[in-house]
Order: sequence, then structure tokens, then C-alpha cells
Amino acid sequence: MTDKQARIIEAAVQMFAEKGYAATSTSEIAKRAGVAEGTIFRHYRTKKELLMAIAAPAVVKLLAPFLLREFRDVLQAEYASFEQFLRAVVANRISFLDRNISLFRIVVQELPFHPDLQRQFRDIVLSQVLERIGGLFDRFKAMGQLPDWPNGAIVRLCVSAVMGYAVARMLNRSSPSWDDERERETTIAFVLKGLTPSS
Amino acid sequence: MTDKQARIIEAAVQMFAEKGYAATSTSEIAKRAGVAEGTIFRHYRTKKELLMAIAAPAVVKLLAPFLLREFRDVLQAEYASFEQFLRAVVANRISFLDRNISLFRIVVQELPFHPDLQRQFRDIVLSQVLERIGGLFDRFKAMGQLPDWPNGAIVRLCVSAVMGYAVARMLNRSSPSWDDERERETTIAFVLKGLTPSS
Amino acid sequence: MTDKQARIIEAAVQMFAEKGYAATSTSEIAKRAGVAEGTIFRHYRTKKELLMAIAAPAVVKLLAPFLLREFRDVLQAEYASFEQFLRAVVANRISFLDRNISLFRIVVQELPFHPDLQRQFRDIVLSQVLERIGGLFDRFKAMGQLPDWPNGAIVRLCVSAVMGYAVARMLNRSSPSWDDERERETTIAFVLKGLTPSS
Amino acid sequence: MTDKQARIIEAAVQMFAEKGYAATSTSEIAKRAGVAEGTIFRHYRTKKELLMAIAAPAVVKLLAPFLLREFRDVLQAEYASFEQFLRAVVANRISFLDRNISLFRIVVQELPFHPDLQRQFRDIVLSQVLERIGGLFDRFKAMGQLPDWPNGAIVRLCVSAVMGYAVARMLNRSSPSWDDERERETTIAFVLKGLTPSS
DNA sequence: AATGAATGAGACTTCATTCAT
DNA sequence: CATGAATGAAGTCTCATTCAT
Repeated sequence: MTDKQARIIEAAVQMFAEKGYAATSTSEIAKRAGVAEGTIFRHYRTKKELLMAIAAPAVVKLLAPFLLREFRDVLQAEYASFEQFLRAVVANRISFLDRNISLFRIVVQELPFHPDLQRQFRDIVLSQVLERIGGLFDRFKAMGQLPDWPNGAIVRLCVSAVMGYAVARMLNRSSPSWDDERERETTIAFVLKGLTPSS
Repeated sequence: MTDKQARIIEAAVQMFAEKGYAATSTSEIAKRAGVAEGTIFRHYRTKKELLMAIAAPAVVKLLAPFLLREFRDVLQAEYASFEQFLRAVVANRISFLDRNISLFRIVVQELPFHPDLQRQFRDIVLSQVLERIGGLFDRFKAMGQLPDWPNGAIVRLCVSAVMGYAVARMLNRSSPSWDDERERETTIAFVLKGLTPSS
Repeated sequence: MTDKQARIIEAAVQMFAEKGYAATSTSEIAKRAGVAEGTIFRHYRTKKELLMAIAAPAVVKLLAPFLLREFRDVLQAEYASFEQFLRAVVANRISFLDRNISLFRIVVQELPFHPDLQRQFRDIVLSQVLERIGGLFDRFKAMGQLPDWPNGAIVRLCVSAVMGYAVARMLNRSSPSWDDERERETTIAFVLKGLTPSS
Repeated sequence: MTDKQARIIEAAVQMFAEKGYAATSTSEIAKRAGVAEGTIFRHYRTKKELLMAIAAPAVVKLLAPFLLREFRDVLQAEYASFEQFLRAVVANRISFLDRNISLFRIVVQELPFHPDLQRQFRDIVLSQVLERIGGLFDRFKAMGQLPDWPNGAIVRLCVSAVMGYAVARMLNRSSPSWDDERERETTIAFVLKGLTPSS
């Protein structure tokens, strides 16, 4: 990937996150990237292709830790308790979001409008994640650390709590009243208690 | 509001929800509404004004039950337990979303891009909601039905769980494997357990 | 002429003078006149017709004193000297302009773009004026008060000097350095001296 | 300046002069220039900017001879008499108008509607012209070739006479009864006589 | 590989005019 | 007579994309 190409991607990521894909013009991207308009189309045949060059890998990166080959074998053994697992994953994903908030925004904003992105997200990725995480959760269930709910539901409840935390964090970033440490602990405590099997 | 005006709003709501505000052209809206394009601009001076005529009231409607004057006085007394309250609110908002999913999508999609909408959402509405709900939650805390967490955090945890349920429901609407009754009960059980004060 | 009609004309005169005919919209006129848009078209079938209802009489009014039936017979006798005549006409036309500057601006602005106005101005009016004024000037020439130049040229020289004075006056209306009395006297002195027959 | 850009300017000059700025559409200009409409807006962001790209330099060109650095020093010495000076300037400006009548028309037509043009005309240019010409006229006054009138008034009287001649010339261009040589001489004779100091 | 002038389809918007009320 | 909602043609301007250099 040439230097200009990198600058184009970087500029596009910023602008798409800022104004949305549809409201961003290729000429703005070119200007911010410091390249000629034509140069964009030398590397990406269409504006959509540029979006996909950003969004498709972003989907993968967002779910990266769950896709590692070692996830099933190695990590599974590593985490003795669900709490350990949850803390590890939350820490890892939050730190990722801090560094890649633009990618996250782009994926979330554009997912509803691009069936191909949805397909990727759903079929390819989500199935892998659920399958792998399913094994892990089954083990935690057997250990009496998770209730006997469908794995999909448990994942959803975890994800929504963490996403809620992430969004609130983003919105309150500059507010002095946001005690990040406490909010994160509250969220984790909530999830753990909510997922405690009833005796 | 004339007949044509209603048709314009209806068409715009559908298209904005479907393709997003920026990707929807006024000529498409006119065509779907069965009016001349000029007619749109007789009623709404700009496309943005048309969006606001839809989104601003939608923000209010989405939060309507929390804004009722009676909310504080009447409902507060009515709900003996937090569970009753949670069930009532969830049922009410989910049924609202079923009937107004387009409005919901528009607000969620456009909120990040329109500071005026954000302001409305934040300052005017959010403050009212939090203030009122705060009083209610304080009472539940005194009754030992909620943990001693900040009201903002409790609201966030409830909202994220319910929104996660709503989104999953929307995505899986046509899937036969989605057992709505069970998912909703699971979600409520999760929230209730997660918010049980530690003895 | 109904009340509304008068208000329409008045509003149109103001706006045409202010922004120009082409740049003024009928809806603006309607708004300023305090009538509905449709009302304008009940009285004037087209926007152009509204312009003509203003401009055509304005052309006549601008040249009014030269069109009076009495001009040839009565006035001719009245003015013993060219200076008397010049002073009378200048005073009369300047006071008219003060009261009807908008009409004047409209005629001047639109004359180049409307052949029908030009035709009116040229054929109908200009010929009458020149013919009548020609007789007067011939008499002054015979009296040795005007040089033996073509009447058209003399009229042109008088008109351009007076118009130059009128325009400068308009532009400097608010300037304190504009000594109107002196400027007018200078202009008249200039014309009179310029038109003194060479011994 | 690319070839297309030149064609755009040329077409715009013709059409603005012919129909007026407000009544000329950018699509007409594009058609006459033989370019796509979008091309106009690549070079001039708005229609107004296109007008200014024409009118602003035109204002300068119209007053060019009075702005030359050499005007004060060189020409002042060169012209022994006011008559020489007047004849030179008239010949120069008339020949300029013959070649640039469209520019002249545009400036005159649009000046009343564009405060920025007026400002340029007034502040920047007029002050320079008056200042320079003032020095020249003071010298002619000292030589007893001009009356003791304010320089502004003298300039106005000269300009209005010449402009009146130019306009009449333009209107009668095709008329066989227009004897240009005689009209010009009459005009100059009128100005010279009108500006003769009273003994 | 890179440029940026050129394109033309289509975006939003304005406007003179009509017509049912 | 008066209204003002409705129209659709036309206006200005934007944009993704192409192509000669």
C-alpha cells in the first residue's frame, strides 16, 4: 500500500466517521488526504469500494479476539472463571475502541444501509463468533457460572451492557462527572450479578 | 395539516428510515408521496427542515411516557415494585417501537450528525427524564429494591439491555428461531437480578 | 383601481427599483403588498404585464412637461430667454425625480432589456418631445440665444448635464460635502456658457 | 487560464450584456460557451463569482488611463492645454468603448445592485482618479484654462457630456443620420466653451 | 502512478402561474 | 374578488467518475 493510498484511507475514515458516508464527497476526502481527486479512483474504482475497503476489515477487527485460532483452545483453558473472561474481553475491546472509534462509528452507521456488510457481519463473522463463544459458555454453564439461557441471549446481554457503557463513555468523555473506573466496575458487577445462575 | 402534507411526511419517514437522510432525494420523496417536488418545498423550506419536522417530535414521542406530568405523582405511587415499573415501561416502549420503528431508526441514525437534535435530546429532554426518574429510583432504593448506584448508571443499564433486546428482535423478526416471549423474560430477569441490591 | 391593486403596484415599484425586475419574485411582491400571490395574477396576467403597468406610464410621466398640449403654444411664449426655460425645466424635473426616484430607476434599468419599452420611448414619446422642443429651440436660435447646432445635439447636451447632476446628487445625498445649491448653479452655468453662440 | 475558461468568460460577457445578469441562466452560458454546465462551476464557485470575475476587472479597465503611474508625471507635462487633454482622453475612451461595449454595459447595469462593486468603484478607484486628475486640473486652473469650480464638478460635467455622446452614439449606431464626426466635435466644443473661465 | 480539468446526471430549491375553494 | 395550495419547468450548484496529459 503506497503512501498516498494510506493517506486516502485515513482521510476517508475521518470524514466518514464525522459526516457519514453519504454526506462525504470524494473531493473533500481528496483535499484532506492531499491528493488529486483522480488518485482516489485509481485505487478504488468507486466511492462504495472505498467504503468497503474500510468497513469490511473494520468488521473483522471489531470482532478480532473472538476469531483468533487460539481462542477456542488456548483462551478457553486460560480463563478459570467467567468473570476473568469478561474482564479480559471488556478491557481489550474498550482499549481497541479508544484507538479506533472512527472505524466503529463507520461500521455502526453504515451497517443498516449495506446488505453486503450485513451479510459479512452476520453469516461469516457472527456464526464463527457464536460457535466459538458457545463452546466457552457451555463450559461455564457446566461449571455453574452461567445460567441456563441460550448462548445467543447471554452474548446479547453482555454486548448490550458493554456497548451501553462504551457509548455513555464516548458521550461523556469530556464531562468531569464521569468516573470511568466506577462506571466500568458497575457495569461488570451488573452483568455478573445478572448472569448469576439462580442457586 | 393538509392531505398532501401528511403524504409527504409519511413518504419521508419511510424513505429516511430505509435509505438514510443523506441518501434520500427529495424527488424520490415527492414521487412516493404522489406530489410535485415543489410541493415539498412549499411546506418545508429545506430538506433539513423536513427532517427536523419529523425528528424533533420523534425524539419527544420516544421519551413520551417519562415526560407525562403525571409520571412523578401518579405513577410513582402506582408502582409498588421496581419489577412492576420495569415491565410496564418495557411493554409500553416496545409496543411503541413496533408501531414507530421508522421514527426510531431515523432518530438513531441522524442523532450523531445533527447538533441541534443532540441538544434537544440532551438538554431539554434528557434532563427532564433523568430528574423525574431519579426521584422514582431514589424511592426504590429506599425500599431496598435497587442498589446504591448512581441513577444515571441504573438508567443506562436498563436502557442498554432493553435496546439490545429491541435491536435483536428487529433483526430476527422473520427468523423462526426467535422466541420473543422467552427473550423478553430473559432480558427482564437479567436486569432485575443484575439490579438486586447485595443483601 | 382597488386598494389591493394600489398596494401591489406600490410594492412592485419599491422592489423593482431595489433589486431589479428579474431578481424580484412575485411572492416577495405579494408579501410586501400584504396580498396573496394569486391576487397579483388576477390583476396582471403575467409578471411582465405588471412591469409594463408600471414602466409605461412612468416613461410618460418622466417626459410629462414636454408632452403638455400647452407646451408649444403657451410655454413657448412664456419663456423669454433660454435660461428661464432651462431653469424652469430643471427645477421641475429634479423635483419630480425626488418624488419618483423608484420609477426613474426602473425605467432606466429595464429600458435596455425591453424592446417594447424602447419603442414607446423612442417612436411615440421621443418624436413628440423633439418635435415640440425643436420649435422652441429654433426660436431661441433665431433670438441668438442658442448656437446653430442640431436640436438633437443640444437636447442631448442639456439632458446629459442635468442627468449627471441628478445622478451625482443621488449618490451624494447623504454626504455633507454635497452643496446642492452650488452644484446646480454650476451645472446651469456650464450648460448656458457651453451653449452660448460664438458671437 | 484554460481555453474553456476563456470561452466561458466570453460567453458570459456576451449574455450578461445582452440579457442582464439576473436574466441569464448558467445553462445558457454553458451552451454558448460549448462546455458542460458543471465546468462553469469548477472555475467559478457561484454565478455571482463569475460576474465578479468579469465586472471587477472591467471597472479597472474602464478607468485604466487615469490609473497609470505615468499619468501624473508624464501626461501632465505633455498636455499643454486642457483641450489637448480632453481630446486625447475622449478619443482613448471612446475607442475603448467601441471594443468593449459589453463590459461597459455590464458594469453600468450591475453597479446599482452590487454593493461590493460600488465599493470598488467608489473607494478604491474613484479616489485615485479624482486625486490624480485633481492635480492636473489645478494646473489648468492656474494656467487660466479652467474655471474655479470644484474639481469633482468639472469631472462630472466632462464625464456626463462624454457619456451622453457615447450613449447616443450607441443608440444611433445604425442610423444614417448620425454624423459621428460632427457630434463629437459639437460635444467637445460644448465642454470647452462651458468650461471657459469667465474672462 | 498521479493529476485535475471536464463531464453530465441529478441534487436541492425557486418561481411564475393556475385553479379549486 | 381574493386566496394560497399545488404545480412542473427551470434555476443554481454538487458530485462521482473519466480521461488526456
